[in-house]
Amino acid sequence: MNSFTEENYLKAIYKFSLVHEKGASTNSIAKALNTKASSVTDMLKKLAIKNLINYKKYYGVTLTEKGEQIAISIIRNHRLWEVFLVEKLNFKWDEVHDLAEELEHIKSEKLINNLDSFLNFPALDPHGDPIPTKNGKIRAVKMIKLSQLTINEEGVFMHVKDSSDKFLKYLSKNKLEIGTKIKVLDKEPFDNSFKISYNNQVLIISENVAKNLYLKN
Amino acid sequence: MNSFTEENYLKAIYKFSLVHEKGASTNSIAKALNTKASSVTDMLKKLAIKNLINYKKYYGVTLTEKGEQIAISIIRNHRLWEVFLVEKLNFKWDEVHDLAEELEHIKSEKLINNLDSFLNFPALDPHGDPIPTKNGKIRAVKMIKLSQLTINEEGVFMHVKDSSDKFLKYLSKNKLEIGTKIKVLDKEPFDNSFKISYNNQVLIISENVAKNLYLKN
DNA sequence: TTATTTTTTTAGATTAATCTAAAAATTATA
DNA sequence: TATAATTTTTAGATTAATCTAAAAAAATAA
Repeated sequence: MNSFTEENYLKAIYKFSLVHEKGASTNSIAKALNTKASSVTDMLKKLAIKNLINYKKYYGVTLTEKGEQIAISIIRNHRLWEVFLVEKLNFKWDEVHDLAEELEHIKSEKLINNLDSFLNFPALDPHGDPIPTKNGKIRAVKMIKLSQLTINEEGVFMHVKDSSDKFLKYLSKNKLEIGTKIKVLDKEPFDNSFKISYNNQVLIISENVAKNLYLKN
Repeated sequence: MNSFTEENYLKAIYKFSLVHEKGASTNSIAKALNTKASSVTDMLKKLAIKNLINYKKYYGVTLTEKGEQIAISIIRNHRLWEVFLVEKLNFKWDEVHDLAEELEHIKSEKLINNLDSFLNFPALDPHGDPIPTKNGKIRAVKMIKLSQLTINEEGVFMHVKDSSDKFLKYLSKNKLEIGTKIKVLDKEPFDNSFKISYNNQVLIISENVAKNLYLKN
C-alpha cells in the first residue's frame, strides 16, 4: 500500500512524462508539489526502492510499469469523481479539482467500478480529459490542430507536437499551458497567423505555432 | 484543521458518551481505536490544548461543545456516504463501513450538503442510525422497549434506560452491545421473562432487563 | 488500612514526511 | 576548458503519531 503522498509524486511524474519524454527533474517535481528539492530526493529514493520509478542520481525520473499503472488508476479515480461531482452533485467544472484530489486516494476497486457504472461509463471528465478504463487503457481523444479552427471556435490546449525546449519555453513565456482554453479571434490570410485569446489576454501566433498546438473541443 | 487521527479520537469519545455519561477512559479509547494507552494519553493532551475535550489526568474525558460538534459532523458525513454507497452504488449494508470511514474525513460543506440533497435528505443510514442534520441536530429515532416485542419480532439494540454500572456490566458479561440484533424467541407469561437470541446465542432475560433495553426495528 | 492489581501517565525511541543549510555534481558561460 | 551558476543530493533537525518499558496514581481485595 502506498501513502497519499507517494501517490501524488507518482501522479506528478506521470504528468511530466506526457509532456517531456525524458522524465521529470527533481526541481520540476518540487515545483509541481509545492515542496523542496531535498524532500523530492528523499521521496525518489523511497519510490525507487519500491520499484515504482527508474531513478539514477542527478538524472530525471520516469515511472516503471508498476508506477505508471498506479498513477493511471489514481487519475481514473480523480476523473470519475469529477464527473460525479459535476453531474450528480451540481458542482461547476472549475470547483471540483481539489475535492477530487482527496477522493482519488480512496482505494477500492469496487467503489470506483460501481461509480463508473453509476455514471454510465463516461469517456471524458468535465475538463474534457479522457478517463482511463478499468484496465488502465487511456482512450484516445480526438484532437485538432489550432490551425484547423475557424474564427470564433475554441478549444482546450492539450498537446504539443514539437516538444523542443525552445518551443516549450516560448509557450511558457506566453503562459500557454496544457489545459488553457483558447479562442480564435482572427485569422490572417496573408501569412496564416492567428489572433487568439486565452486567460484574458490576446496573442498573435505564427502559422508554425498554430500547427503545433493540439486542442480538443 | 484537524487530522484524520484527531477526528477518529473525537468520534470514539463521542460514541462512548452515548453509553456512559461519565466519559471515556483512556483504555476504552485505546481499545476502540486499536492503539495503546500511551498513545491515547498523548493525543488527549493534544486535543485538550485544542479545547476539543475536557481532560483531567487519570479521569475520563468528555467532549467540549466544539469537540462534539466536530464529532457529529463527521458522523453525518459517514452516514450520508453509507446511504450513497448502498442506494446509488449497490453496496450491501454490511460492506460500507470501512469505505465510509475514509470518505467521512473529506471536509467540504458543499460536498456533504449537496450529497444530502442528492440523496433526498435521508433520516437514517443503512444500519438504521439517524443522520445528523446540517446544524448538528440528531433526529430522535423511534425506539421500542424489548418488553414490547412479541414472539418472533426482532430489533437492533440501541439504547439503555438504566445505565448503572451494574446493568452495563451485566450487558457486557452477556455480550449484549449496542448494535446487536436481537430476536424474541419466547415470552413467559408467568414472570414476563423473555427468551431472546442474538449472535448465535440464546439468553433468558428478566422483565426488568427487557424494559431497559431499547431497540429500533 | 495495607497490599495487590489495574489503569494511566511519563520517558525515551521510531517512522514518515518534511525542512534548512551545506556539499557535490551537472550545466552554462566566458 | 576553466569558471560561474544552477541543480541535485546529503547531513542533520523537526513534527505528528505511534510504540515499549518503567513509574505513578487509582481502584480493588485481603
